[in-house]
Formats: sequence, C-alpha cells, structure tokens
Amino acid sequence: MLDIKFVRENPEAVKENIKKKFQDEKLALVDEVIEIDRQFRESKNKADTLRGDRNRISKQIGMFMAKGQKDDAEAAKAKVKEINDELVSLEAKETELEAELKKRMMVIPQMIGKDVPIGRDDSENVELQKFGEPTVPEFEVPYHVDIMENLNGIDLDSARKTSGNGFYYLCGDIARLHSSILSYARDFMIDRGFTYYIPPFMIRGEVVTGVMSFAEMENMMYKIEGEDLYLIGTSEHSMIGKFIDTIVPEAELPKALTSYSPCFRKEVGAHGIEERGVYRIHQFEKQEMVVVCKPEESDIWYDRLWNNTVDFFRSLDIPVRTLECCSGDLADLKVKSLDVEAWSPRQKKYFEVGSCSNLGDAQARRLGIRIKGKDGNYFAHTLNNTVVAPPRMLIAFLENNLNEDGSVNIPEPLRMYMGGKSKIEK
RNA sequence: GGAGAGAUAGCGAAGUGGUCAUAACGCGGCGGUCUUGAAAACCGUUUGAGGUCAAACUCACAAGGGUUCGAAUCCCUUUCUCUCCGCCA
Repeated sequence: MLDIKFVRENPEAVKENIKKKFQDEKLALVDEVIEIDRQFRESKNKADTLRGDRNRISKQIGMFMAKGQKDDAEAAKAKVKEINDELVSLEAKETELEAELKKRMMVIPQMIGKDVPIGRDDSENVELQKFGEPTVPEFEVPYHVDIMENLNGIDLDSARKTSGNGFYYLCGDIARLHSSILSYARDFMIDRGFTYYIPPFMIRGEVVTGVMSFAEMENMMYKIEGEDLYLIGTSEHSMIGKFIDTIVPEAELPKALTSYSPCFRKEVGAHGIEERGVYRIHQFEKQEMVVVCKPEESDIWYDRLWNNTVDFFRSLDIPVRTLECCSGDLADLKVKSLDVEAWSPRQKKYFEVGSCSNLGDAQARRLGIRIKGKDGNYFAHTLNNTVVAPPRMLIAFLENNLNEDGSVNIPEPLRMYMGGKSKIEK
C-alpha cells in the first residue's frame, strides 16, 4: 500500500511502476485514486466544519440551560438538528469515498526496488548466485518418499486414512531428523543474534485480514469452526500481527526475530496438493525470520536475511542458488524478493525451499507499524525470510546426502541433535 | 464454563450527561536555571490520526453499535485484564 500523498505528488512514477509490473489494466486506478481522494478531502472538510459547528452550538445549549434561557436552548437544539440532518448524507458520502479509495489503493502495487529485474513472470526471474557444486551421483537417486520409506521414516497410507491427502506421519530417525533440523535452525539463528519466538498458532479474523488479501485468505487459511480463529499459514502472520498498530521506540530497533511454528495451508488454487510426497502439503513446520527496522536499514537486512538461509543450507552440504523475482512475478506488497532454491540430484534442477522479502513500508503502512523518532513518528520497514521449512526441506537433504546403499549421511552440525549419529541406516 | 470487578496518555490515577479532555494530580521522559560536575530544588515541555503554506478545525477514553441537541459518563454486543469457583496438561 502506497502513501496517498506520494501518489498525489508522483502519479507518473506510480504509473511507470505499474507498467514495469505488466499490470497495465491498473493504470486507470491512479487517476481515479487522485480524483476520489480530492473529493474525499473536500467532503471531509465540509463535514468537519459542520461537526465543529455542532460541537460549538451543543456547548452553548448547556450554557443556556444552566442560565434558564429555555427558548435560546430550544432554538439552538433546532439548529443542531438541522446540522445533523445535513451531516447524515455527507457522512455517508465520506464513508463511501473512503472505501472506494482504499479499495483502489490496496491493489496499486508497491514501488519496486531500483535493482529489480524487469520481466513478465517467473520464467524471467534472474539467478543471482550459486553456492556449492550441484552434483549428480553415479547411482540413480530415488523419489524422496522412497528414500524415506526405505528407512521406515514415513507413513503416508495411514495419514491418508486419518487426515486425508496432504498429510504425513514421519517416524523413527526421519522424524528425529525433522526435529533436529528445526532445533539446529533455531540455534543457528539465535547464534546470529535473532530473538527466538514461539508464537500463537491461531489468530483472529481481524489479524488475518490485516496481514493478507481476501483471495489469499480463501486459498490458504483454515478456520476453526464456531470461533473467530484461523490456523496460521506461517508464523509471519502472528509475528507481524503482534506489531499491528504499535509505535516502536527507535532505540528498540532493529527487531530481528526468529520464530518456529507449524504452518497450515489449504493450498487451494494453481498447484494444489501433490499426490505423492511431502513437497506441497497441508501441514508443515517452519523456522522463520522476521525483521522490523528503520527504512535506511532494510536493504542491508535483506541481504543478511537471505544469506542466513544460504549459509544454513551450505552447512548441511546442500547446494543452493538464489533467484531474484522479476518485476512481474513480485507480489504487489513487496519492494523485492528472492527465492532460495536447493539442488535436487534426482530432478537435476533446483527447487524452492525459501523465500526472502523486503516489504519496504508497505506492510507497515497497512498495519500501522510505526517508529517513534526524535522528529516524529514514521513507518517502519518489514522483512521476512524462511530459515528452513521441513518436511519439504527433507527432500533436498535426503537427496543430497544419500549413499548408494540407501543410507543417509548426517552432516556434522546435526549430529548432536541426532544422538551423535553420523548416518541413518535401515 | 460460572460469579463479581475493571479497561482513560510511557506508567499510576481523577473525571459518573454539558460550563478545564489534551485530559486534573503523581511518577517517569525531554529541555533549561542553579552547580566544577552530579543530586536536590525550581521553571518549562511531553498522545496519536487526518487536515492546512501555516493556522483554524475534525476524529480517537479497549473495539463496534445505539440513546441524546450533546456521551469517557446511559444502553447493547465483542475483546482483554484481575479476584473467586469449576475443569484441565
């Protein structure tokens, strides 16, 4: 969400930005917004003046009553009644204009970062860097479910029976590995100065509508029956929600937080649930990073955030690359974002394991996250990034650490969480 | 889940239908006087959103509705906090 003042003063820049994102159908919104805003302010100004009159006269009524000037009081009452009648239609117009304005402002995209590559869709995303050597072993790498089943680590049949498609039982060493990765990720981030959080796993409707669009909500969120509560789709929802309508003192920034939560997603829409495997599922767990900082620091934090993920995967011997989202693939609220992708020796390609976003002040403006500065308050910048999200991450882990005999190597950093094991075997 | 009490600025707290709600009073914060420096004392200052060149002005007393010429104050709904009881890991 942009600042209406910015749109008013820079309509051409806003239009240029829309073109860069190949959303030409939204170009007309800019002029509409400026016109509606003009009408809204005019209408509000008029109403404010009337409300001022009403306040003044109402006060006089009290004075008249106290002095026993009944006739004067009655005359004033009549006048206020008149003002109120006039205000009814004016206030209705005010509300309507405001709603129309907001509706349009919500879909005008955030100004993208200067260095964001221009492109239509995800096929034009740009590879930034590669880390590690993407290798394909001599032997054939099985499908990840087969690797897990071979190690008695997954039971999808039972999960389908109890919960349906898109759920899983992990068991034995694979389940332990799953927990180990999260514990390691937690400690990895704590070591880098992040504050560890376990947030609520359910949030209220008003928080949901604050942190996502209606379409996202429909496609992602599970609602608890009979309650105004939703299962979170990511801990970002509760972590950012915690800052809604707050003013953070400058001295308390930056807030560098790392949160753990299970994540629940309906996955309605384009992809849906995968028939086999744990790539796209209704329930997974995630270690996340969330940063609230001063505007001038968000670029630095952005680089720091995605580098954390890269370092994390590298420490587990998984080759990764970073892919910068081009303008057309960038969500409307984001200044820039990139995907961290892990190497799959089976598919001989990279696949997404994390996503790092700089929201600029867009999210903060929408949610009222402000900083108390010396010379007044201003909107914060917010960022978020995945540290790691198993069980999807297990796919990359197992494929890259697999031996020909079906056993899986445990990289050094995980061993302490695996009871000292250096290998998972059948 | 039941019964009761409550929610006002950074914190504590007064205000119970108008005539001191930006909000008394106290604490804290900031600036200053005094001091070699500090403490103390004293003086000043200290909510946010919108609006304006700047003002004026408007809005916000947990949130949302209602009654009224006028609501922090009365009524309804919701949320949260505290005390007691019940239940539970």
